[in-house]
Amino acid sequence: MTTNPPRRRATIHDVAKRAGVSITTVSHALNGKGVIADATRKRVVETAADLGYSPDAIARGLRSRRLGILGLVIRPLDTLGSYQPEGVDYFLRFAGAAAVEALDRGYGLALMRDPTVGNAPGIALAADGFIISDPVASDPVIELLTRNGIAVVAVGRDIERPEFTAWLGAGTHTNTDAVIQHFLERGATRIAIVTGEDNNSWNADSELTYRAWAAERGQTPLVYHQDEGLGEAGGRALAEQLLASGEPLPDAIYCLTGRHAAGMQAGLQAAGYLIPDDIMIASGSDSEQTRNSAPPITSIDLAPEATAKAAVTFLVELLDGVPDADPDADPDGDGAGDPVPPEVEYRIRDRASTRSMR
Amino acid sequence: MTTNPPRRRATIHDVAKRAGVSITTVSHALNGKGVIADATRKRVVETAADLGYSPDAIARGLRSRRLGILGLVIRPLDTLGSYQPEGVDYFLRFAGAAAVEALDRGYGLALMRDPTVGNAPGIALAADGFIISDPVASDPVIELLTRNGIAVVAVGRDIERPEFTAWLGAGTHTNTDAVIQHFLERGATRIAIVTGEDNNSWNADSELTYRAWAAERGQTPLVYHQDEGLGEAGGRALAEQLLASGEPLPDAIYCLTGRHAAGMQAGLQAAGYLIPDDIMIASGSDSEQTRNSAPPITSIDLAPEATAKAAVTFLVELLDGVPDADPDADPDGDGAGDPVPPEVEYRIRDRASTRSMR
DNA sequence: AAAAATACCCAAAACGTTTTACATGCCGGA
DNA sequence: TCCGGCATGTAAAACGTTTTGGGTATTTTT
Repeated sequence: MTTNPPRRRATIHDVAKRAGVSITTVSHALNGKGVIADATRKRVVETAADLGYSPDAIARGLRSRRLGILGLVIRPLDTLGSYQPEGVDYFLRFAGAAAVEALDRGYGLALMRDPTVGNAPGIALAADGFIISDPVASDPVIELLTRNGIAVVAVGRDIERPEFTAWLGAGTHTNTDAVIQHFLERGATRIAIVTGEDNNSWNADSELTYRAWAAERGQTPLVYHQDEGLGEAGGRALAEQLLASGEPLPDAIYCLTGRHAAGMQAGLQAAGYLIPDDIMIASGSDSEQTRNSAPPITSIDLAPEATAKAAVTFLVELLDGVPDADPDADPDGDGAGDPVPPEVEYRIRDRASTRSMR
Repeated sequence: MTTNPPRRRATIHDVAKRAGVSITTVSHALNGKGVIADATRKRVVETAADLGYSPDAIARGLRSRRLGILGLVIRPLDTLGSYQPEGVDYFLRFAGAAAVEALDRGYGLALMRDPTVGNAPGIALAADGFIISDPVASDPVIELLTRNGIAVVAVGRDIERPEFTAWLGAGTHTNTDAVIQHFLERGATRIAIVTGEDNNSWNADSELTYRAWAAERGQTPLVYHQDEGLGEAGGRALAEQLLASGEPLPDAIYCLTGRHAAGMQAGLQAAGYLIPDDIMIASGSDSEQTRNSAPPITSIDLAPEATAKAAVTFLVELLDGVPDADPDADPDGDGAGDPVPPEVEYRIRDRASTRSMR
């Protein structure tokens, strides 16, 4: 075989026997719980070290009902059905950063697929809490988890579950306004938006904000949708559709996904249009495609690292309680301060696909 | 509070009571184990469904000694100490793909930091098996895990632990030869190599292969090292160092990391050299930097997705046994076929940083 | 010197499963 | 009528912890 001789792990019993005490004493000594003579504690600790003992996380989890694992479900990947490298930039960075932050807080982070489909790997319900990125409307995952009493924090709201408030925003409203403002400052008069088709708050709220602006301004809203999974090809297809429609073209297009934006830009350029002179392009999500298109595409930096960090922080506070909560202020008397979703700063990356302000 | 009323999960006892049978019968009925009257089984299954019962993964894990979680430790990130997006392309893609593959095989995948430092989040030793990417020499993580009887699969070998054979290669030897060959075919006469400083097999074996070639060819080896963490700046610094040395410049440089390659190229260009005309550049790891430099840099596509998939497959076979193993061929009589590391195909991405063959 | 307090330690229960080994009732065969 | 066998079901142990509720010396107080 390839593996080394699998030696049995030392248990608390082994330590107890070797140190000549009861397992209770070992547990207490190691966890600093009971009241124990210093000499005994020292002896136990040393024996434990000798034996290389570390408490079994599973057994401990069974007693304490916490495993030390955070689950992460990225909904768009469920619908996309693939972790193709192109375009999922954001999610991979999000997952990596979430893992690191979880680790720093003493949790492991397990990436999981939609636990409601197929035979959920039971382990799903064993995680201490979940982060769910971009839930869809009335998300069944949130349903399943809350029904089982598992803490959930969402990134992006569940647009049909207003009572679920444990979410932190991706700044969708602000970001959309910022992009529109950006276009307007640069002389745009006819702004269009391209959202994806997933039924999540990023798509919905972006469109909502856009429509609100259009209504206020009295402009006919120009809203297009495209399957996220189609990527750049989808953006290009949309460009052709736009050109073929005979309608007057927009002079600024806001594509939520970076791949749509890159495809749209390429499609328009192929038809002889100049970016940004004829038409400006911006993306709602910075990605390799927006950074490396020609010209590079102005994008919202969704700050996946900061968002992940905030989400983990929020969830851990939900689980462990807010560390420095004011003990006097505890309105619901549940002994735990109510954590409030951290805010994340987003920035617009000003690139050549929108006119310079000079 | 933000969470829903945390309802207690139904246990096997609840099901047993409701169905009027013992918990043994419930367990058997649900797992298809014992011999039970069809009517009883049906009744049990139905009540279980009614109650929304699903066995607790932790309790089950305690009995069966398997949790359904695979651990992933990416060593270079431990030493790098950061999940910064730049340059870790490969690892994020690796982690994402590994997670998906694990999920497909009924496991969750938990990303973890070096479990030997600090107070390892006990959960580390609770994972069923581990994938460890790019172990360092005599890697303490492999040591810790095997000592505790936990299955480990490495990507890249432990260069000072020949008895550890459960690793799959990143094709380092072949890849290095391929790049050298690529350079030679394009007229290079003076080839240099730049490795990183981590003490892993990627660095070591690349250098070894290169030196072997140089020795055979009778060329003085031109070997440089640079801290991986320095990224593009490190590559640029090395370029300046090369220029300042007064030695005749190489006409082809193989940088293992994409960031070093990009920095090296930029540094040489800044000094007025033309790529590829004066000097050719290639990278041992395709990344955003190599794809998007000007000119784009010829690179080995390390196929992180395929490698991750192979690693997970290998590990799962180690844990569960090879599904379709020939029962007659079982030399060690341990009832489990010995899985053999899957092979992964790597390709060289031929780009403008090396001369065209026209 | 007896009672009360203190310091230290431990047995056993509990967490929710799976599995082993045995109990019960019924049938057919002798 | 008795017995072996079969079909069905169950009690209890085990997994490795943490925690509860004492228990036993030893010391202090009266």
